[in-house]
Amino acid sequence: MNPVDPARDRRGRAAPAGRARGRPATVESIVGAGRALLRQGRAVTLRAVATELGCTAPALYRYIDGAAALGELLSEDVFVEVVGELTAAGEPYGEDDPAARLVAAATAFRGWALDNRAEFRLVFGAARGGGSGAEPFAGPLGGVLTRLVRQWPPPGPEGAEPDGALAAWAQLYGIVALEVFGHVRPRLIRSGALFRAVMREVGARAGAAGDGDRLAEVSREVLARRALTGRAVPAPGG
Amino acid sequence: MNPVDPARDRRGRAAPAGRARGRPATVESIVGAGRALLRQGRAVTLRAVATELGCTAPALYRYIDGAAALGELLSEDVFVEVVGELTAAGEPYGEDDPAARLVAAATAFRGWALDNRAEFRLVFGAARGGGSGAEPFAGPLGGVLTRLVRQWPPPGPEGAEPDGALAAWAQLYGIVALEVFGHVRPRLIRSGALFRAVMREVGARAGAAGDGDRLAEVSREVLARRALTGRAVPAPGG
DNA sequence: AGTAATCGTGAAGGCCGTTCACGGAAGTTG
DNA sequence: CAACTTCCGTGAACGGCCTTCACGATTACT
Repeated sequence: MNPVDPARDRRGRAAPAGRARGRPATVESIVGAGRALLRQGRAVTLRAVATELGCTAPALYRYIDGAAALGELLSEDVFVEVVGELTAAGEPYGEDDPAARLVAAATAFRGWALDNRAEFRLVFGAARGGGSGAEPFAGPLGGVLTRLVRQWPPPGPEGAEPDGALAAWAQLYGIVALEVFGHVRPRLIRSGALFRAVMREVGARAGAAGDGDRLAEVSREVLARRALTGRAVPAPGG
Repeated sequence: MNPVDPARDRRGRAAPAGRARGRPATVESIVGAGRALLRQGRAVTLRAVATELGCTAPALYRYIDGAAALGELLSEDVFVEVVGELTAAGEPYGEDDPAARLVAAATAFRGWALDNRAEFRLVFGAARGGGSGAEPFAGPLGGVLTRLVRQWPPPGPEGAEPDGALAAWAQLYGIVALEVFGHVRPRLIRSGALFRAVMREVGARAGAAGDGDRLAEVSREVLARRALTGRAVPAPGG
């Protein structure tokens, strides 16, 4: 609803076919430019996006419903990327090994968050409503964690209560958010001690108590794979 | 360092005594006006603060080093308030009952956060550095959680490893942040199910395993006391 | 060819933070 | 008292932000 319907005109008229074909691509290019700014740590403003695209800010209003809508689009874009990375990280480990899958996804989540702090803030930071009103846009998705759990269900022991999954992700979210937001000593982040402690508990929650060594190995593997794809994260095994 | 030293002039000269007396009060009034805006959910801008005080924005620069500095002052102000509330919440329970104290403080923390979302975001939201650059100011305190643990040490079983306290607070932070930031279904927040689940684990971590009923009672008591002081929070015991 | 729709532009308004020269008020000093 | 110094708030101004608007040029359809 927030992005302009690509098949229809502002006033509800059907858009001519020849023109409509080019439009969705432009919305994509706007989001792409926004992601590029995000990646470079630059401020994501309509002007900056427009400049990146070689036009002026008002032009974006033909495709996007303002800065808040751009925030939602970016947030959605980042979210599917995260889910993709979590899924990919868990895939090497069989469905018969839920603890390994969970640890792999959690490790990937932390690695991604530390590498893409601006994106993490956008999606997992403060959402709108009751805020100080100062934020230009803020994570709009209703219940990111709810959606995350739905799309990447960390398996419990067997048919563990569904809230168990949510609680596990909540614990993981807490530790990662603290690290990304800078609320714990940097030394603690670099050492990864806090994360490893949480990892042990989450592993235990997934029914792999006492299997710490194997899960630590899984975590290392995920980090090694991330490093291969050009990403880097301070090794927690230091 | 960030606020102008009240005893000294901008250029380092000693300020006349008669004048200096009025000045610290003015810095306080600025912070007070900022907190009022925060409380009302209005945007905390220099202009708004100045208007609240009956002057113009440039006037504030005589006392405050800009918007970022105001953010730091506000953050600090809120932080000591939180520590005070946590301490007060834990006080009724004796030092021989660490689990009760921890649960009481945690319940108070959640209640405060849900009642003062803007303040929570300011202090416990994204800190500066590597951000999208859009935020006018963001929690500046180095390691809020580190400081919180230092000032409000949740006691472990006996001499549990110090990281245990940090981990417990991290778990609590995660669940509260998820709720305040709107990343879980509102129904789940209202029911308090997630928080209660976390509370059980935190209680167990503090060495009171299997004592769930008593700790739930402690939680209820804290909420009742909060309600008496004019605050309200959706009762988790619904 | 003529008409209609699309789309980018510059100008403008309103908000923000910030800097600056100015002038009035208050204090200190002779 | 008078003269001087210091403080301190102001309005103007600059740049940046989001957003709206009328306009003109380009494009597509008939």
